Amino acid sequence: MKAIDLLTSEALSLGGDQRSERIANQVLEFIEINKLVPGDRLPPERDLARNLQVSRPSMREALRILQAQGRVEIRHGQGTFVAQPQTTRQLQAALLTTDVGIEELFEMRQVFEIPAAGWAANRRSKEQLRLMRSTLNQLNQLAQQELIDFEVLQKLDAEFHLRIVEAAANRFLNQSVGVLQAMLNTSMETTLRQPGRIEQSRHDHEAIFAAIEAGDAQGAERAAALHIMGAYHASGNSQPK
Amino acid sequence: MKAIDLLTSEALSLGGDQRSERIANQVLEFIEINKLVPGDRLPPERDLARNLQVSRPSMREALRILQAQGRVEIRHGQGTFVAQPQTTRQLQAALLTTDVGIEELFEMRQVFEIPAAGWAANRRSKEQLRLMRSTLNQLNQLAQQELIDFEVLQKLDAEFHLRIVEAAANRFLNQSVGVLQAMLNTSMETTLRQPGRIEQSRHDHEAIFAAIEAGDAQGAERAAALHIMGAYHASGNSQPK
DNA sequence: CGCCGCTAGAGGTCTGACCACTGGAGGATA
DNA sequence: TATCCTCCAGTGGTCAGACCTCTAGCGGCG
Repeated sequence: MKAIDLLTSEALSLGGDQRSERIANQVLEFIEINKLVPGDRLPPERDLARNLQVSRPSMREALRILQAQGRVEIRHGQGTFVAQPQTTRQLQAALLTTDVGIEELFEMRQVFEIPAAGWAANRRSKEQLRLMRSTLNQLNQLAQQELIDFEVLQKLDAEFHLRIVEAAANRFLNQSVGVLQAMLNTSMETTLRQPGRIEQSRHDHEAIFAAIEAGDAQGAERAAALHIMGAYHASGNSQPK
Repeated sequence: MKAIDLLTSEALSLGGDQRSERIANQVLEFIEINKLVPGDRLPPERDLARNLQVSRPSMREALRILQAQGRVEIRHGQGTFVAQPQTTRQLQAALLTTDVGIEELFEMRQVFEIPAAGWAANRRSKEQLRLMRSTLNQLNQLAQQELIDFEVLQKLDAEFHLRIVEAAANRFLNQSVGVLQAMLNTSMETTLRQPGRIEQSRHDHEAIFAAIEAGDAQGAERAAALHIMGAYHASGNSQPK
């Protein structure tokens, strides 16, 4: 969990030391406060700049940042508009500029998590087993509810896998998986929304846990491999390369 | 003057429809052409603007875009610098607070490089094979000399393994191995000083290359596994956990 | 020898002006 | 009356030049 916290705090980085970033955040606040929805037009640059008591060039730099982040859309001669939230298209574009594709990320899950499951089977402590069991129980409980909070579900799912990696007792692995999960977490949620995927996932998790609990390294690796391949298929892709 | 510039820029209309985006791409080209690597400093804003024949505000908007994309880092009073790729930055930030043991690093070499060898066997291009062969030849030549420059030797050794990872065509893997090698490079040199280790390493490398060249994924993985285990022993440790 | 202030050079910001694009208002025309 | 065209107000796009602020390194001074 630590790795992810590091990432988010760095990614969000609110009170930037740079004027233009601060302005960008203030513009986002403006959008929040005035309840602007995607498609709405923002006030003209000149007005925004005057209201926030900055010059127009500074405001323009801030808007460029927001544009680069996909938060606003700037149309010459028309105005600045609140952009659509991350649609699938933009998500893929983001992954492109983040310079890694979805198949590559799943390949890396295989690379990381299969050995991690094996090591965890050999090295896990009683306390770590208890934590895994606890996360699994929460996961099961959540899955039985009528209205499922997919955000929480995905967070717990990630937590379970991180607990396995922690039990593998390799800090480089631990940190790497943290970064990987942060990059994957957007696609994970959509994956879990697939009908039947939650039940399948639950079954996979139990199998992995059972093998780790029994100290069966080979079994844990096999179960982890099956789980990742299933998730990859469910995310709308065919066989990994 | 101005009219001509307008015409040409409109006629060519290379990058995006927005000036600042076009400038941003030109700055990226500049980085490419001058072979600037992460950490290098870009020319001052004023010079960049003059060279690309745009005003400083426009250049600054372009730099803000690149900053928002994480391609450059701007430091007040110092200059603008080429940034580390996102993945590398995140990994390094995550690892900075952790100190990782040598066994853990070798475990990670197994995790990374065994699958990498397998994928490389399936995906390698002719050009990539040629580069690997070239690196191997340099390595062999160096090994025959009387007085061996171990620093160069280690650099070439690392280069060979990086070429394999490149051929595996997974950018996350690529970044991860880059970070891993940076952490390993101190221990690598001492390893290669072990009597007979150079010859053994040479033999291993040839085996790995032969398998990749033949497209034999299983053979490549087996050879890579043997090589890493041998290096681990030579570095003064017993069996990996 | 070490501390401290000065300075060059880098990014940060501002002002005010003008250019370029878009869409619609309003007149000219069929 | 209906349609087309022209013009224009409003918006983003760009520019030039000036001045501020921060950082690092070079000296001078104690």
